[in-house]
Amino acid sequence: MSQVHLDKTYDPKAVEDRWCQTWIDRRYAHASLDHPGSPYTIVIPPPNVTGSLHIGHALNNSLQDILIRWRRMQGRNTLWMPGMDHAGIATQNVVEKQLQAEGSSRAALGREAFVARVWEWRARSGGIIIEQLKRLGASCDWDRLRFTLDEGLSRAVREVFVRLHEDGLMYRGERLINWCPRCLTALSDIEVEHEDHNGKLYHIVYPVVGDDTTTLTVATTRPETMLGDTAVAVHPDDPRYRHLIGRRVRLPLTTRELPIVGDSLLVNREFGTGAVKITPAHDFSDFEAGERHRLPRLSILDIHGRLDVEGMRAAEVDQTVIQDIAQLPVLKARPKVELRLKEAGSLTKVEDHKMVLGKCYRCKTVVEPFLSPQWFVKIAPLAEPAIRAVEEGRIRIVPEGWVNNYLGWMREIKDWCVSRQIWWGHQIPAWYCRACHGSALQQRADGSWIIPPDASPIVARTAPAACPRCGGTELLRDPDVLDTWFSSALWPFSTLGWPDETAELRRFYPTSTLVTGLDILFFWVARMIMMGLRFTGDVPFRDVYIHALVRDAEGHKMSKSKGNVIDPLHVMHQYGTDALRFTLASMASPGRDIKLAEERIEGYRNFANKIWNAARFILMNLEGEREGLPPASRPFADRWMLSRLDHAIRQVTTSLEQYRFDQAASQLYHFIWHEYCDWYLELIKPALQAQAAEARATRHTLVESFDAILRVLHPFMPYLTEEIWQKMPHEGDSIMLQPFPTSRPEWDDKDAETQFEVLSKFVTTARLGRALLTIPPGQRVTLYGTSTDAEELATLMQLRPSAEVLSKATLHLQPLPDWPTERVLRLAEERLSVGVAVEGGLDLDKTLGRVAKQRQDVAKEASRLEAKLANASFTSKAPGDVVAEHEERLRSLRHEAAILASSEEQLSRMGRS
RNA sequence: GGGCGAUUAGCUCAGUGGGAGAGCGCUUCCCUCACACGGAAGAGGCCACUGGUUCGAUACCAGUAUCGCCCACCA
Repeated sequence: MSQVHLDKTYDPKAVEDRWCQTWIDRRYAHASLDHPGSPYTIVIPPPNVTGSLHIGHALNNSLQDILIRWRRMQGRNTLWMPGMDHAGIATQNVVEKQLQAEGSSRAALGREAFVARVWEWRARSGGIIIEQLKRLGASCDWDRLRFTLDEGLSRAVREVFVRLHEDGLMYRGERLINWCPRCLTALSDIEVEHEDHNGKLYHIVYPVVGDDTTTLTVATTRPETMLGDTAVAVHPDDPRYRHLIGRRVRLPLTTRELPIVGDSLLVNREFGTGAVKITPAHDFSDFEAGERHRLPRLSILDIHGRLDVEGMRAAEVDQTVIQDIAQLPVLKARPKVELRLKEAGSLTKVEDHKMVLGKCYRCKTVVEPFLSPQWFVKIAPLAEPAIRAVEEGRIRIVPEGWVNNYLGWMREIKDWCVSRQIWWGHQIPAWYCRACHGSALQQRADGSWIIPPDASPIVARTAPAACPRCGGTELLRDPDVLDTWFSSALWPFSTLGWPDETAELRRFYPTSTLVTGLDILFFWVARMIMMGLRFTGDVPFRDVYIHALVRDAEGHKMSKSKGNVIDPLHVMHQYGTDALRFTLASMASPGRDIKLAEERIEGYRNFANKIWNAARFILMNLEGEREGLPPASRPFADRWMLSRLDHAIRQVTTSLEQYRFDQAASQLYHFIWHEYCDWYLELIKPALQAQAAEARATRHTLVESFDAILRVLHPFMPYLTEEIWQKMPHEGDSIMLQPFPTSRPEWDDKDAETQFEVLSKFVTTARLGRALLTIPPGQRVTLYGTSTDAEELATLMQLRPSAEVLSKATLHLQPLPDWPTERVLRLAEERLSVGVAVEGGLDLDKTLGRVAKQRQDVAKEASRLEAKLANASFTSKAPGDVVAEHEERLRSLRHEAAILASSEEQLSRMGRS
């Protein structure tokens, strides 16, 4: 017995703690510029500083770690760049909530104190996810941990901003943007989530001015915005209305007169009444129509989404109406307006209507189209090269099904609103001269300044000392910060030291693979491609691997509010990190979401334990010398297993090259459990007992093969493999640093594989026989075997000892006529015949039933094949080898059927006697 | 409204122009000196439906149904 002791069951906890820390302490994952290998770089999708590890992170980072560990073992110069995102709105919301609980607010603190408070929060409780990633085994280069608000990255942000501005791609202007009335900031188009909503369609009658008999009825879902109307539109070709174009209507509840315009883009004649009110300040399509017809934009909402109408003149609008709705949020104002319209007789119809509502992706508040001055990135000149990079294959998207998604979105992309009216983030590097703008700059009660849309910004990398135009020294900095995704877009190069031409940038950029979920393809991936191409002149990464979303067992999105989250930390604690990682890898098949149920993880926990016990077995049997022989001179079982191992290594490598983590996982699972453990370890047990050369050779193969298995498995199950590898005979400090096994042509042994097929068929058939006769597993039995194929029979004779061990039998290999037929149940597997000696206590009826059913199945299949072969068009048109295969199979089936029939006959004879 | 994907064993999913697969679950027998988180043997499926292409379709094509996802300012 070996001196190494292993518990009967694998206990991940202690192992994981120990290795996680050791790996980090020894800096195995540190990327060195001196490393001779060709670079392989991954940048982590930086988790939010507010985040804690959820199952999506676990999947995303497990896959990245598999890739990076695999490439590291292959000898590549690997860098996995870790980091965190400052997550502007999300983080600000977290701290604001805390302040609220303390009875304070961000306004009460003021900007500087508030930002200081967020930094304090980050130092104290931000970034716990980093520790969780380490526990997951993520072999990032932790020395290089980056944060999007680090000075280096902030410098990159300013640099990009200034250069975009210099190139005319960054501009400020008043546009209709998506406004979150709760976060009090603008949002980009993709930060708005659309949800179906059951709304109503209101039909409102507008009297035509100067004609008491004519009215125009418009249909709208938002009557409360009517005070912001500046026109009414009809279709220019609509015979009902076209004669009215150019005339005016009176806006109900007011004395205001609105022009009637013809607009074929805005108006759908089939919809509603065919007439539309135009509210340019509160609807995107109305905004565009307003541009076309040069209509005034009348904003009637404040930043909180409340009606801001008090300024409207009494002469124009009924003051009782104003008092009724002023300061009300839109949803509360709507019924009030509805009532007023009804009283005025202007509301003719209200019908149910399905519509979509835009909601803030951070807080789910309904967003308002809102007119305000914002900064925008002119996107078309950036999108064009980004489209080409994917079209020309310089960036490969895997699975490629998402390419069209990407291209479609890119081709319709609109300018990117990048300014946010929050405090946590990269403040925009733009200043305004007080002297130049004079009274146009107004100060609010809270001290903040209102910068008019047409103000002239001074954009600079650092705060300018004086206004370049007038020399004025009183400069106000733009209060807005940039969209969080702006700094994320620079991540692949900003983390490597850009804008400086660093050695890191030269060595590790472009990065190799980006691993990400579909949910941030547009938010992040597309923008990285645009920015990378523009500012480094090269793609930011070669491959984009898009993995699925993890859903719960019912297929629903996991969310805290639904209570259906699977907490990866809990799973790691209960089943082990390796089990979780392996599960996630095994389910990462392309193009499909992952429905994760906890039972699945249990299965792979068992797999980990199986490997643990295989190691136990091996370690128990290592006493004595080991002798490495050339593969061809090794015992049969060794030759067969090495051939299969070589096959598995090739398979796993190919799968990983294709990002088929699922395939790689199942190939490993199948090889290790069902070939290595079930067959190989059973086959060699007798050899290990022997004190012969065979034992020495087998012990050597055992160590050699298991070492290779651990190494192939290591990227998937790092902890278990490290722990076992350390206990096995080994050279080196860590399995992490060992070479990934490569295919060994001398291991490939087709003869051994063919021989094994014969052996396994015999053993399986023998076991079936034992089961048919209900012979207990412990009981030895006498078997007879033969084959119609001479080669098969020779193999069986050669492997007789193995066959006897695996089927727990004494085996006689003799031709069928020589079998003692009265006491032997005959079974067949194609050419092979196996006879099981019948020794009393036989449940004849049961056995007969089973045999009869099997014979019927075989006969049915044979007749199906027969019919097919009788079909002339098949035999004449099908390829010759296909036909030959069918014929061969039919012969086998007939043989089998005959033998089963004779077994059946024999059994019934026994029943009669 | 547009686009994409799915539909295969009780569940979760692979897969291929020529004999239906895996894991989990289930049944039976076994605590055999690595492992009961185990071993052995099983049961279970008109591969969603309808047409077409083909000697041959679960696979390729078209349509239908159901489900899901992404995109979208028809008021």
